[in-house]
Amino acid sequence: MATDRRTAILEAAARTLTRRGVRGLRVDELAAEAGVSTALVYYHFKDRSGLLRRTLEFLTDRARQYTAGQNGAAAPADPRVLLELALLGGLPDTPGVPDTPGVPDDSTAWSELRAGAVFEPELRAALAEAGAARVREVTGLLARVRPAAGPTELSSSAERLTALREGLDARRLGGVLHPRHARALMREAIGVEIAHLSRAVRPNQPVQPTQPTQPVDASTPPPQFD
Amino acid sequence: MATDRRTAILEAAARTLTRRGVRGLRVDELAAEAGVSTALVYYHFKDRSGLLRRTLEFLTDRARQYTAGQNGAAAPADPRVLLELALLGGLPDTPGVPDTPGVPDDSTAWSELRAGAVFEPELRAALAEAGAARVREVTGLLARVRPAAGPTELSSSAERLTALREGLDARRLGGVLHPRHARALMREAIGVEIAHLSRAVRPNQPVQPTQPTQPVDASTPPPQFD
DNA sequence: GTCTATAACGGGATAGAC
DNA sequence: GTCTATCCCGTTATAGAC
Repeated sequence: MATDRRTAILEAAARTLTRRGVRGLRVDELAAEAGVSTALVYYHFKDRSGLLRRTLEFLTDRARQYTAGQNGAAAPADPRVLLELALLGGLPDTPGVPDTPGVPDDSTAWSELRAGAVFEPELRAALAEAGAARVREVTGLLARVRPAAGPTELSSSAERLTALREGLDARRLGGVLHPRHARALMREAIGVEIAHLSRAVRPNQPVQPTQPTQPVDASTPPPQFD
Repeated sequence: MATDRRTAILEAAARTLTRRGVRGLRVDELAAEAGVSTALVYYHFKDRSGLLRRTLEFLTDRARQYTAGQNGAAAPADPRVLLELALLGGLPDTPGVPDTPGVPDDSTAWSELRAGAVFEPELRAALAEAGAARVREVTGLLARVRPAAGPTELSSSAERLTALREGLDARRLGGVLHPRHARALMREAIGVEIAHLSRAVRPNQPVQPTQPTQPVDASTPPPQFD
């Protein structure tokens, strides 16, 4: 599978990241998993955080690869189906086990990297790019489902859907939310956002204003939500 | 402020957690911050993960306290405003600085604890309870805004909104999303969900089906989204 | 490029006095 | 209950041979 050792290390890093998280990632454990010495890891990646950064890029490439393969062969499918596949894909019933054989489940690794980026600024750039790519992908699919919607509304919806997906992932991986329920909530959210985009171009139904009218930064003390 | 040392340690732990994260939390650093010795920390909290668990409970109490104070004095406000305060509160323009003086910003700490729970199962129970409490709070407020909506729809909307808030927090804290934009997206999401709840009880507007019709577990290979 | 061996150190945890 | 002092283990990272 891995042509050279460098790639083998990155694959092992991705697996170990899923299994132990950023915090639990031990260089010697991943080296053993890759079948190499720890020294070789440092030779190729300078230090631990360099390895982490490269692993993130490796996962980005892998994600792109599967997404591309998806849009290729069985191409002209219903955009709504593609959208659901894009947002529900990798939401397995049992964490660690991919919902489709052959496609690795990297959601744990991504979740960890996102959390790790809060205190490791050198991860941010790569993470931001990966996040932006996903938003672009979802925006594009939404545009195919609702061509009449404006670009701002489309990208806002895409941002909400991807952020929701990430929030659901965190809850699910933390054992707080059942995977099936996460899936159901995500699927509903897609419907809700699509309905919203429909209304956005047909203003003849004055249901509820999307933008709230009253300011929020009132002088009343806000609750400590988080 | 802190009547006894134990509380002082917990307050220091919360602050240090915000500043360094779960991974970066050093027992001696927090002890110094609390003005006590490391030994005393171990005396009161057995070990590091015990301290983490108690800190989570401490933060839960603190959140409840502020939420309660909110619903108290200036009570009978517009439920929509209360809802926005509940979901937008603690979304400051600059992380670490509370959007309201006197109310500590614990969003970083919560985000860290959620991520930490993935690989520290002993945190899960307390975390799940805190999450459920927030969902209940939001469900209650939504019910006041849309009394005609069914309980299932209300709690699903609440779950989506809280999970979205958490996802936005993660992105914002990772430096990937501008705080103002996070706020705007969250505010819009509230409008979108309320509109959805309105439609749920007025089926005379056949806009778009909330529940998608086609199954997702097709045999086509899904993309590797995450 | 890859290994073995080891240096160097950070930080969790405890012993024992007060 | 609280402190000082210290142990000691796990982990990162490097030196140097092949």
